[in-house]
Amino acid sequence: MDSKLLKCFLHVLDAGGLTSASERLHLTQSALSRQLKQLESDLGVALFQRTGRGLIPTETGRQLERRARPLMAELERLAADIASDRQGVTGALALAVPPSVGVAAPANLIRRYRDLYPQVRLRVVSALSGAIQDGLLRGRLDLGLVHHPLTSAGLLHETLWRERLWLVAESAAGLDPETPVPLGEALAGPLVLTGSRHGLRVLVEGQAAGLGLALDVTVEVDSLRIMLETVALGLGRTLLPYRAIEAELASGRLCAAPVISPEVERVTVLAWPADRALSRAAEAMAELIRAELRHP
DNA sequence: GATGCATATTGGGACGCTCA
DNA sequence: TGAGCGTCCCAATATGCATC
Repeated sequence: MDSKLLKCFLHVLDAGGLTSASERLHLTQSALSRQLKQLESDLGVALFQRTGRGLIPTETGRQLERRARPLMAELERLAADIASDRQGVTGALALAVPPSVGVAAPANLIRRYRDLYPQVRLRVVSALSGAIQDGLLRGRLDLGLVHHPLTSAGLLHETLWRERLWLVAESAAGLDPETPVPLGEALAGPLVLTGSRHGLRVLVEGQAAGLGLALDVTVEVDSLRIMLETVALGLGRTLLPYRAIEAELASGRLCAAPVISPEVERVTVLAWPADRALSRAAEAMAELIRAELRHP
């Protein structure tokens, strides 16, 4: 098993078939087919089930994918670090931010990073906390801003900032920013929340458990924009930090009130995989995030 | 260390097979 | 019938080894 065969294997998984993967790798389909066959022969197991319409990964193939992605990412970082010794910070960096962070802060971060490290191929994606943690664990992401608590022990993290949660409802509900709502009351009605693998849901469920309340989650939405739209239509209320709802409050489509008794804070952390060393490009980004985004 | 030869590996093209 | 994969054959390239 060598890195070249693993790279082919992962490309076939990503592309969903030999033909499209061969185009990405600038090989012919037949050459890629043989690479795959060679890997399966080396390992003595079938990694794909062949059908007349493509390749379906076997359970062993999936198992190999889970182990191979971090390995390949580590190899790429190693190559980039060696190159960095000669050329400054280089290589590729994949950063993920949750949509609730907004667009201005990530855009400024990108501009600043590009100014400082123009040789790094930077990829920034927007995703919810659960998806970001998956991406970090699978080696598809290098760094991520994630809402605490994390659902995986395979990640390291450091706190960036804390935000108080607000109860958010359709505009007709009459919530007033000057009239805080007790947590027990905020959790009593029908709620629109993210799925159970995301930080917001874990946080709210933890608070409800502390009060001995059972949540009434009417809709699970893994998208901030759809969640806000769903709340605006009156299908339920939700809990979010002020920053995530600022624009909707200004437009009058939603109303909100801070939660008290107790106040609930959502903690945003910088997270990275525990089993891999950060590349120089990632270390540089982490430093920039600490300098630009961290606040007490 | 440089060179030449034999062998292995890799890739491209053509074609056949399978399946929706 | 067309899309996608496997196999065969040939050419190019890489590698190993002996010789000078």
